[in-house]
Amino acid sequence: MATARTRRSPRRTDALSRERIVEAAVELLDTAGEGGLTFRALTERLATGPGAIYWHVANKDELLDAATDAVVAAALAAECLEPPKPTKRADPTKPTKPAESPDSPQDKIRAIAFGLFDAIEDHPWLPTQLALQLSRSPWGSVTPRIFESVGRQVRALGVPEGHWFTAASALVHYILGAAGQNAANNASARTLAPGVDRAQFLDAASKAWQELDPDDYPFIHAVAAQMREHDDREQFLAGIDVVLTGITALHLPGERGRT
Amino acid sequence: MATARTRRSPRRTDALSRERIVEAAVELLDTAGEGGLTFRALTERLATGPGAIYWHVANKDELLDAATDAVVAAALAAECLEPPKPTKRADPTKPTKPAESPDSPQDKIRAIAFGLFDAIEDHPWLPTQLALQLSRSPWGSVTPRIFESVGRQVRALGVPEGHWFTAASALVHYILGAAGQNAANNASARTLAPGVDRAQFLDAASKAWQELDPDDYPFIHAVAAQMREHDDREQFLAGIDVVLTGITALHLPGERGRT
DNA sequence: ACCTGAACACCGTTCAAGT
DNA sequence: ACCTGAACACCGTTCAAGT
Repeated sequence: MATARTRRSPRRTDALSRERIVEAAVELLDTAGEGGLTFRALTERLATGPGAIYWHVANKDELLDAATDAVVAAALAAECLEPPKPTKRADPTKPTKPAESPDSPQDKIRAIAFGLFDAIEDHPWLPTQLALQLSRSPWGSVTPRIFESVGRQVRALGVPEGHWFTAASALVHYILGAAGQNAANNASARTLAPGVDRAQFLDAASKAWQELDPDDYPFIHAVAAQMREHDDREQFLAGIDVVLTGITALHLPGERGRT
Repeated sequence: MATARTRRSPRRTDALSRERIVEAAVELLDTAGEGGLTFRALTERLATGPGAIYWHVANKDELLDAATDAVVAAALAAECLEPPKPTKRADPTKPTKPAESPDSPQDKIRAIAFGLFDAIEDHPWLPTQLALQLSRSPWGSVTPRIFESVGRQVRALGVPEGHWFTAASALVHYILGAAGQNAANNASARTLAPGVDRAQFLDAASKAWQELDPDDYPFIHAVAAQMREHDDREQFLAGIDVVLTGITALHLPGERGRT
């Protein structure tokens, strides 16, 4: 239409670049959701035509891959510097295993996991795009990145080489699966009722579970209450500990595998 | 164009129905891939107009959800009847823990997992659609189904009620994550070179890993050989055992928790 | 109640043309 | 080398009209 639109960006002075395009794509995904990333929206935001974008990027899939990769790389880089954030409400009734040094491989794995967890919280489109990229090129840029970060700690844990692949896979798969589920919850809570907070959403979801036929879904029925009360990060951490314990029990020679 | 196309289906005699539409959608996804499911392709296959489909189905998302749900439900139903298939090549060097009854909860969990594993192998689009459905409605039809199947066995395992949610979540997340990764591999092997078999694909992928900079990716570099030799199902099973062991060690009161 | 099919708005992508 | 923007093919969805 011919409406004189307030020009969002003043005429572009700096040159276009792949980096700037990817950056704009991430912003669009964050603010407008997965459906909001459009070449038309992108051209408007960058004040160009579609052809300019295609000069720097082969197609939309490549752009999405680049956006995913950028966000994951940033998350993994950040978590290497910061110490792992403690769970919001410290629970003194559950003492963690005491015999771990502050920067044990276990702690670093938790840090990596929470790094991804947080990134997914900031960018709810991440899990879906990860799945899509996986189906396009399974050993593309992102998988190796995550695998490498986790794998190093598996190694540091003392797992013998023959079990590296198994142990790292188990961890990566759990982390991505759990973080994805969580992102879905958050996104859904936002979408269904923008004003509503997480607690109310979990309440509603729990109620929905309780309304399932108890004959067909006895377990879900029984566990609905737990799912209402659960704290995301606590739950996420508990799952990581399950996998870590399994790895330790199955793959570590003695009680303490560090050389 | 006006080419007189050989009409695939003779004039439809039976009435349209939601079931028939979902069935056709699954077939299209299987044969033509995720991009192949189109309302136009669907109308041609069903010999109708788009309006007819919209009478039975609200929109494409709902159709995809229904297709996903149908396939998952079938997989979970099938695995409840059949005994778990043994790994193709039995490995007598690795004795499984002997003290498990033939239909132990552990075995049933493995059966469920392999049921989903096989379903994903037949329908490579499943993981992506599961992720998409998750992001649309996290507690939609599919998640409760899988959660229920796995959860019952967690219960049978003797896990105390307070840990049900954690234990079931860990299993479900691992299963979906690992099966998804695998589906991606298969799909990619098919796409990149239709005539090539899995071994050759893994070979190529492994080589790609070995070509990554060893300074940036020391772990990946070291583990590339393992990934070439790995057997999917064996690997998948090993991961499940890691999670099961972790659950047993962390959440089971004694050594054997069954009452 | 169930189906038809033309029409609409929108999308990814291309390409001849400019600088 | 880098960018412009009109044009193309295709898609999900709608809706007045039929039976």
